[in-house]
Amino acid sequence: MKSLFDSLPQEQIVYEGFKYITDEKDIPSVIKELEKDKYIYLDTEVATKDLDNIDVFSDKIRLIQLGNEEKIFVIDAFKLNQTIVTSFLKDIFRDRGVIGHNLKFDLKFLKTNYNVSVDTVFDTMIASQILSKGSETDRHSLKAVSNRFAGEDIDKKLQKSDWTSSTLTKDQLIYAAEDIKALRKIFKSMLDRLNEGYTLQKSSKISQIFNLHNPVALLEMAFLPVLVDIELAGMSVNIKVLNSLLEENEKTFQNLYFEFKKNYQIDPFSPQQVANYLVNKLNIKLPKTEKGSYSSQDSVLKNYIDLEEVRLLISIRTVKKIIDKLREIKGFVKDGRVYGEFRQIGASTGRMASMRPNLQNIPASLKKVFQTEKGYKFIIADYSQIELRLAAEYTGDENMIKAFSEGLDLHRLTASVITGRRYEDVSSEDRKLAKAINFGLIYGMSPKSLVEYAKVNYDVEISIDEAKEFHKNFFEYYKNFGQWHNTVKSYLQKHRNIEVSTLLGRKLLAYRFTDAVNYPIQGSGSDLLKMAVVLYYKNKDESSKIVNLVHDEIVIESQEDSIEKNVEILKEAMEKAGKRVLKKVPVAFEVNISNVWEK
DNA sequence: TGCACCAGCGCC
DNA sequence: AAACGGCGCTGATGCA
Repeated sequence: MKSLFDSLPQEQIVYEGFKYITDEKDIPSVIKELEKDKYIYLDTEVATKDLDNIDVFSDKIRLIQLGNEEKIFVIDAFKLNQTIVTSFLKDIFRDRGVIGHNLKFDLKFLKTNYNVSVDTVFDTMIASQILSKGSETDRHSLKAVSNRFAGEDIDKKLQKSDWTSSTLTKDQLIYAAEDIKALRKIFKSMLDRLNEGYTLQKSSKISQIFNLHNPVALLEMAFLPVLVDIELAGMSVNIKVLNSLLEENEKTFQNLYFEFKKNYQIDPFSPQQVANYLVNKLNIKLPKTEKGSYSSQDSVLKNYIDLEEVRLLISIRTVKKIIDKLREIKGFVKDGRVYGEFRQIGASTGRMASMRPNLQNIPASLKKVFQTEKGYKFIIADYSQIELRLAAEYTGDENMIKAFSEGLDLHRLTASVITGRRYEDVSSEDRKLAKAINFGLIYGMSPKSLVEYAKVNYDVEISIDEAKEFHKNFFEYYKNFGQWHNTVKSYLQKHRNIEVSTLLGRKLLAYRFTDAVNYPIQGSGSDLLKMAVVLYYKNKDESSKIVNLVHDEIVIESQEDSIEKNVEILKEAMEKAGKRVLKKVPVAFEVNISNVWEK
């Protein structure tokens, strides 16, 4: 049966609740309506044939849904003059906030399609993640968030419908408008919950426009547009270096693999086969994993390095890892750059996650693949010993704070504390061990694990009794750490979880002791880095782009002739962020300039 | 054939 | 009682 809708030309349709805009002459009335408020609800639909392979540089926005508390406009970009849409968007977003769900997606397309930037946002997905306190079970899709915060179910069946066809269906247009309605309800319910316990903060543009006062939310919302630019900037790759490394390693792999297969009839990449071979053929005792299977990881195999097959095995794996990583990078190169993606809150602690390709786990040996083009240089900055500084601040441990304040080498100090030697007499071996201890013990590592950890990661062999002794000495000297651990332990004996908080106030729920002592430190680190990046972004000019972030490291690509200026802006930002997060401990960082991503 | 899960390993 | 945590990518494995 033909409905009234289907018999009318779409241009004439005005629905209850929204207006479908297909004619430039309607734009002024849209502007007039939207100008009434400080913020606009936004969503977009992108015309793509393959949503799994959506391309921000070539795919086009089909619909732009805009709304305030009263009206909703569904703007059909395919039916309007692009120049007019561009100036319309620039106009309407100037001095106005935008509310949306997963806005990184929409903002990237607005930037590539119309060169429009938005700097004041409230993202309901990010807000949901903050309010979930790191829950791993909470989902953060618009549908899930709408259910949780507005108590309303929304139908996403048309999300993957055909947004390329010249005539969209009535259902598609309704679907597009419904998202805006959902956003209105979600936003209101979130705002109250985010502001709980917070009074008016410094009056930033974001806090004024959205009436938002939660410092973590303010930070994340300020960070979002920065992340948009980071993803669109990409990272410059020297494809020649990449290819020659790949070729070289593939050759090595062929030889090693041939050699191995010739002599041993097992798959070197099957942990099971490798373990069975070692256990049954060579009578080697292997430790077991949690699930009960034998472990064949390199750190275990290294004990049998005198065996030819073990030596070969380790080499094969090492080379294969390098090849995998090179292929991963190469698979994403477009015109000499990789445009990696990030999850803004990728870990429950607030850390980001990087993917396609993962730019946060590039082996040190492959960083040289990333090189700037002529006329540009990388500014590579990283905070020094940041987690230890954050831990000192967090626990308020006087000995550790004093050490940092006096500019002592903390690893050396710990070495002297645990071995009983004088600070001046600490050997480099002692210091290496102390490094393992500092990183392990503050996060609740047991003496038993410390033995293994020191061996695997720092190449230091200690006995279990020594580990126990060091453990004892450590917690006797850094008293607050012991107290902190004990408090958390006894709390968790009475309750099934504990709410912990980062130095900026990011709330996280921990169910295990080790999580409870890890999360606030790791989370504070992510607060700090994001804050430094936001401050840099605020003061930088067009001559530099932030191109990568790796938890405590910032990589910037700068025009050569403004390097010095940008280094200064960056240093100020890192210092300022450091002072905001760390009140009792000084912050320290290194800054290097290079045409290669190396330290 | 595809999916879920795990082990292993790179980075912080 | 004992416990360091976080991530993504690859390939083997087992099951449908």
